[in-house]
Amino acid sequence: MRWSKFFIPTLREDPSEAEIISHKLLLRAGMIRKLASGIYNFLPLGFKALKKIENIVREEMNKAGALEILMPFVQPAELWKETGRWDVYGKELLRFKDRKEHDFCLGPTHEEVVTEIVRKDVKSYKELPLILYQIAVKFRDEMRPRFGIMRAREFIMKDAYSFDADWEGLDKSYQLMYETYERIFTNCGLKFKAVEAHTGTIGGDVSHEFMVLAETGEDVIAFCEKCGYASNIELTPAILGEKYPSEPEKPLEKVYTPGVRTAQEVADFLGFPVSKITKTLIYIIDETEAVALCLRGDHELNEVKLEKLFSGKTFRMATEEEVKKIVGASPGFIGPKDLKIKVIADKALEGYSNFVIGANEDEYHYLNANLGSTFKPDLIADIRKAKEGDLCPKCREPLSFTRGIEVGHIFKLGTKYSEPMKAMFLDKDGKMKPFIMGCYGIGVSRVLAATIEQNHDENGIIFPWQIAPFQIVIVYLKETFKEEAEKIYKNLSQKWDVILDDREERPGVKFKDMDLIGIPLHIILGKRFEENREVEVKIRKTGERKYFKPENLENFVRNFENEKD
RNA sequence: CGGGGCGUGGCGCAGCCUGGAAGCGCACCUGCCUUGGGAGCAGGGGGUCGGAGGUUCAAAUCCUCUCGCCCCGACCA
Repeated sequence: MRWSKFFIPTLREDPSEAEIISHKLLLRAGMIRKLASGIYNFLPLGFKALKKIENIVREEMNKAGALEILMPFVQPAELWKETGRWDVYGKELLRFKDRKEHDFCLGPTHEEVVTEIVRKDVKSYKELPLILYQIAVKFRDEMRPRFGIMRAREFIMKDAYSFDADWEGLDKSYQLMYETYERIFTNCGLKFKAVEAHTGTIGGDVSHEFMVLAETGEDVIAFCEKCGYASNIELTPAILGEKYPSEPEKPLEKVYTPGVRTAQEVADFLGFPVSKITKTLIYIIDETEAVALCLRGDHELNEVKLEKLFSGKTFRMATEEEVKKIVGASPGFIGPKDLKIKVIADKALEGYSNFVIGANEDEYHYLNANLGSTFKPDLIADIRKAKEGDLCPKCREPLSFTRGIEVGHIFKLGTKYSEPMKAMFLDKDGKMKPFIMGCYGIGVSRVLAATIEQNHDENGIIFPWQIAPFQIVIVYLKETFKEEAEKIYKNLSQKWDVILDDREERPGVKFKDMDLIGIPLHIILGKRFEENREVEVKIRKTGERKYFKPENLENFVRNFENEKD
């Protein structure tokens, strides 16, 4: 490709709409443009990168024996009503009516449709296992789209669905997909981690997320360097690493604490470490029952754990007015002593002595509260987020933490969709059975954003070789070098994605642009070429410069490609 | 949905408080010049100031409504 014939509208300045680095760079590199909130155009360069990712995904899925299909973007409401998701999916599902007033939606995911395909035409265990997948546009009407294509409303996703005759089959399909995902993200040149995850609205009980490691990731991952355990912090069991010293219980003492509300404020006011303070949160369950949740001041509540605890019931934090009505004191002065509602204490309070609690009276706290003698919780449970210092649930070594961007998520669904949709096959034993399903997603457009989030510097994007829209750029600094540049271009283009910068621009502009759009190898015909016919090769990632005779270039690139990791 | 902010040429912004001829930088076009890190000079084109209504002799500026976008929160592959 010749740069002059391509379309790369680069921007010199950061667009004001962008906050995170990948969003800024995607815009500045002329890869995407916004059409509406959470809805983007992919320009040629962005589209090319997207296709590279798609092709890696496609290749590995095909190798795993999955079959590519294409399902409709628009889906009839009837299918969603069969599984009940028409009512539970919420506003993320964009619904509309056609001219005949029939209900439809834009597909945010395709479990219903794919199950419909299979129930119509797969009749026998002999046709199983079957894995179908597509790479297609999805629409989720996010309440707050953000970060460009990282969390867009319309996005590209690879979604795959497995159908097995039994649970052992599902385990195999799941494992196959797990390994396929590892290969896909490795082939994309990404640093990532697979972690145990929360299943959310898709359902099922086992799931793993694939996280691209990046400082700016929205998710926190807890992992163990010793045994390899890794999970999304939403799920990580919190196992306290510190041992509480056994100290004699001191007498309960009421203290005046005017105007101090947060655990930190109370700690500062009383001169205790914040871990000695406990906070009590009031939650409303199913809009009928109130419970008090009691945690150490330096610990954070984990609502995903509450979901499990309250098994499917809805819950929310009580409003300030509700708290006053239920407890008789304002938030900030609530404690577990003498409450008429159920009290759930976090596990970390076990064995802890002489801590501070709210007095359930404005402007007062108690010192030296103790589990048992001061109050008896109705339940002690793990309801907090794991944090630095906690131990690995598998091997009890200290956990490490890092941030990640979720780019893939795999689930064991079981019969969650096949049962309500009556998707059955005839098994060996002559009985009709529902398919045992799994589903496997990759956010293809998000992978592009995550890649940039993980691979950039102050000058722009640094694309991994495998998904770089162009792998090599050739630039000549004098018109007289053009002929040789063309020759090199023709030669290297046969094997790699090469762009020849033939624009009538000053060198500075060209250098800035090629750094910005992240091409891994820069081939420069300049001073050295004038002097002794050597071309300069700059490696974008390291800034390293090497010099070759043109005839040795191909060899160098081949070696570079093989060593790139 | 709650809170905050912003809509002025393609991009980034000033002007608004205190009403009085729509500006700046970059980009774009022409010419000269320059050519290893987003050059310089000269000339030029391009804007219903998000939209509607109102106040006023006069509105980008003040008032009301409305639309869009961004950030924080709740939520989520």
